[in-house]
Amino acid sequence: METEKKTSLNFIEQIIEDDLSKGKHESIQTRFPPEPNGYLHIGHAKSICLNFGLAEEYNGKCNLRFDDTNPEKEDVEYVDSIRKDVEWLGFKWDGEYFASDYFEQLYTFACQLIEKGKAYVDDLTQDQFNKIKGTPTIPGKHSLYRDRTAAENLKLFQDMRAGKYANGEKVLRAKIDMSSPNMHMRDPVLYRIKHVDHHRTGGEWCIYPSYDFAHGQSDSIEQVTHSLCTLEFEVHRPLYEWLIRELEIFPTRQIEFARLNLSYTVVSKRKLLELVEGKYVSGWDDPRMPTISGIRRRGFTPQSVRNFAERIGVARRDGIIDVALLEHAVRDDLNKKANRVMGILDPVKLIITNWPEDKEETLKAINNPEDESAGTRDMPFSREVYIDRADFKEDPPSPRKWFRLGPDREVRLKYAYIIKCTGFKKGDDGEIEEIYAEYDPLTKSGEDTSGKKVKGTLGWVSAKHAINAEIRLYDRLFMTENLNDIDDDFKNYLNPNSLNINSRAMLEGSLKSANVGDQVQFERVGYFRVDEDSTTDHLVFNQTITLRDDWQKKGGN
RNA sequence: UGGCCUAUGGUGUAACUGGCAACACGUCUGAUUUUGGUUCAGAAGAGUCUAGGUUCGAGCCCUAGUAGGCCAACCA
Repeated sequence: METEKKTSLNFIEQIIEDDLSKGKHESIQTRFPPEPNGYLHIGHAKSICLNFGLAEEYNGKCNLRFDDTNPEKEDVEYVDSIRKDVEWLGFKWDGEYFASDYFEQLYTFACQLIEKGKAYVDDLTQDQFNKIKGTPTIPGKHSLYRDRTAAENLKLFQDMRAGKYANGEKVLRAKIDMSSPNMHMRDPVLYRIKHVDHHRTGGEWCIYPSYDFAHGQSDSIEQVTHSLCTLEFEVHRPLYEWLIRELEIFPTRQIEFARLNLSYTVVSKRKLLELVEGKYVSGWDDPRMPTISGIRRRGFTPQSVRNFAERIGVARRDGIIDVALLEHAVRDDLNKKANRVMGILDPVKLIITNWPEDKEETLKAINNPEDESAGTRDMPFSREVYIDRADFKEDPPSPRKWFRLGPDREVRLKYAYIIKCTGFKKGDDGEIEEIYAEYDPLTKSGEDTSGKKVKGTLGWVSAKHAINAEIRLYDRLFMTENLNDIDDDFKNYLNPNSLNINSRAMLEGSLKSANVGDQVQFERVGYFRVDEDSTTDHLVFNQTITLRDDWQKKGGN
């Protein structure tokens, strides 16, 4: 699919090809710059695919850079998970850096700005500054500390670094334009005092650069040619460029694109954190979460996420992508890769009355009709099997609409025989307890000489050989399509039925040896992945996604 | 209200920079099928936010509206 010829370029590719053809750059350098303060989600996956994908496409390089300038919120736990997630997606970064690697260099940059008279130490408290800052429509006023001399500023800044001041007592500001309609140009903070240990630099620093003074400069230091970020940073671009100009450093170009929004879910670190902390989900990797760790555990494949990212494209307009697109991407990938097995979610016993008590037969089953190299396996067949309760109806609709079993109806047990229902037993509660049928010896799969044709084919497992397992069925986490449109608490829209635990499922015995991470298709049901909660005698499967079901869609059932 | 950005079928992205709007998902038909899956064949669905303008000709250019988004953390 990498070899697929592209017919059109997205706006970023157009910029890149233009830069390359005009000789502005010989090759490109991008970067993925997460802040290690949370787990990555599907929105980050879009950015990862973009940055790494572009680098691959144009034979450039892509760094992984942790934007760790706020020690209060950041932690190594997140650094590790981020590395793991990027690797899982299948990307290799060229350089691994931390903004904190550049603290000394950044400090020097700040001093240069001070010497040029382009930055000053401000003693105003946050409140005081907020009062004179103005609003987008009202110009701000100058701080009374704005005109300190370079020498004075330099001394003060050194003292800030030396720890002579308390948190919030002073900041370093760029001296730009307090009347700019762009609030980010009204003398933005470059450095603030935080007497906090940093997860990498420890107690070395008590002043930390702000995003605006760290991100762009880090890009520049790494000679990033195209710095891709989301739309909300658009208003930062004038400042980004102002700093490059004043510092006379490598001119990285910032390009903004629309962040990913997905229907029926939230894609915001803050909200996801809320779900985790409020125990609405079991953790960052709850299979219902749109985090990379969540969808990984759920059973989405790296390839499916990358295909998805490719499909949705990249542009500058805000929108919301239908999860159906993501779901299609997984089905498409798993259809090719996942072995088929029999799994009966809601088992009911079917007794083949004309099959001898002790007789067992071994049948050949195809592992994956989409991939011949997946081979075949043996399936034991015996007198008693489980079929799904939904595959039998006491009083079924016309055979044109109902292909499955019912009194006197015939169906094929896949890979086995055609059977005819001869009766059933009902419990006091009205539940079907057993179904009786007779098999036709002439209809054995592969050597059918009966000439019979049946429309329905059922999955089954030999009762004697089947194993029980826990199946976790998932539905969308939220009931509302667009969570950005609501004005009350997003948690009010949580789907109370997003998790459904099934502990009665019976699976074919071959699954006994399944390992955590294995992915299979339960025929006619969906794709499932062995969860890490599994133990040797208790398998747990996560439903990744159901199979498409036209029949149910048309009102079947 | 000030600035910036965006506006194409239900959703997302295209349209070689002005030449009769394409692709994917979704939806609907039908065929095949020992998964009501897959695959295959086909259909419906927008005339490109509105109003002007430039032009032989505009989704692409200009102007003005309208709608939506973003910006007033010592967060990123």
